[in-house]
Amino acid sequence: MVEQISIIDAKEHVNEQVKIGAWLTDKRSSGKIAFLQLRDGTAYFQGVLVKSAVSEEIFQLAKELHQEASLWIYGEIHQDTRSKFGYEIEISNLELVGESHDYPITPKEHGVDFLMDHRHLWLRSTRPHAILKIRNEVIRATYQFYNDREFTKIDAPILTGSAPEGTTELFHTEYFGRDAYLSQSGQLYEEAGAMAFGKVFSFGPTFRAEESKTRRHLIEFWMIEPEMAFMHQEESLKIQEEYVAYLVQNVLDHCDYELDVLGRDKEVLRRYTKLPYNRITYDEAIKMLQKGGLDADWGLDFGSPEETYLADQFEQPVFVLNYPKAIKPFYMKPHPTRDDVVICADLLAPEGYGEIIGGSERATDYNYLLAQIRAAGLDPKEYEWYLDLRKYGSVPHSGFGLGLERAIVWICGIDHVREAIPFPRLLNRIYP
RNA sequence: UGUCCAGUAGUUCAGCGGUAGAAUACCGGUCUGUUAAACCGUAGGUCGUUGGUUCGAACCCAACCUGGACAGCCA
Repeated sequence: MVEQISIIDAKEHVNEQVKIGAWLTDKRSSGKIAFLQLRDGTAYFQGVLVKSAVSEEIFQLAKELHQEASLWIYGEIHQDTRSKFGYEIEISNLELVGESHDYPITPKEHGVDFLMDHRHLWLRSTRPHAILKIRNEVIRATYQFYNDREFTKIDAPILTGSAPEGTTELFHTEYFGRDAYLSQSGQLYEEAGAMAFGKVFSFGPTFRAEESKTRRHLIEFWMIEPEMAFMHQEESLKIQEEYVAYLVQNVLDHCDYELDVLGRDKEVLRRYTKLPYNRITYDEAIKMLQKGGLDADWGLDFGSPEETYLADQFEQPVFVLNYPKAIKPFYMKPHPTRDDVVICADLLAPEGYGEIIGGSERATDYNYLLAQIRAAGLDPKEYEWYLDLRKYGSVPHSGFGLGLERAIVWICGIDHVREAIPFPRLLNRIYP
């Protein structure tokens, strides 16, 4: 019995007979030699089939294989500089496991719509594979970061009875005869969790029924929302920048090959691992924009061009602090000396990627919060449980939310969030 | 939702008023180190839909459908 190995481990089996389960990504053959390009999900390399070294039937079988046929490959691993991977397998035998005819995705170029229609197959190609490997690394590093810091993962519900941010653009559904909505944010639940566990985070899907079709929007996306009790905004900002730098560092450490596939400049990424990140206030940001000739009036929220301009002024991500109260949600802590701003921060990523984190210190005073809920036109009865958190041992606490796909496109240097999730839900796409 | 752009072979595109084209994939053949392999050959199409203008429409006009980029909104 020969040992079954993964392609990624080939270098540990040089000159050994092995067995590999693989798919055929491409094939080049001549009369007496054939090169089978193979992938098994862990890596890509080639198998070499020499006619004189195998039976007539095996060589004939190889000639008849098509793109994405699945195979059992038997042979000997060789180190070979003529192979891009550095190693290849000299095939002595192969078994066809599953045939494949007219595989739609060819080595040539394709349009976005065509590829998205075939997303279930496109995942096999090198670029999506690299991006989703980096996504996996970001997820892995996220769990490690928070677990290393004694955070407890508290899962927020996906079905909710009220609108957390009190807006429209919620997905409506029915819950045994009552109205229900798909979660837009787990934050309020995380605040409850923080009062029970100290430091918590959620990591789950989020749904926004926004009719937006830009490179920065998904209908269904994943969000990481930490929430920390007995913590003011300044300490929260430190955790945010440490977390983001940690993500970048771990992708650099563990996804070197994937970054190469994507052509990502690693020197640029290394800049993002240096702390601290820049901090400017909203007031300063407005002045910078005006100085830059952009049309920015105090009190308005930033659009995409404004975010890009601000981020371009720095080599690293930049925090924009303390936005006007009027354009931020009801739960943010009011500024101690100013009535017009709240204690919050957005983290803007460089290179035009815009906001990847939004966070704030939370309001702690029962009466203030109740007034804010009423002022926002929300029903205080729906928020009774949330108000309870201020009734029974209210403490300073802060939290933030990071959009997973936005962080991924930025780290990968790719231009659309639809490629940062396995099966994107877009304005006009819910298939496959 | 608005503005702009685009829908022609399985795919990526050219053609822009006068018999529907290329590359690639598929199919058949040649080739012992290929890297998007090369070479020869075959086959492949209601030109997004509907209506209009015209002797004649893939091409001009209108509406609609589908997709993309940007914007708003946001993570």
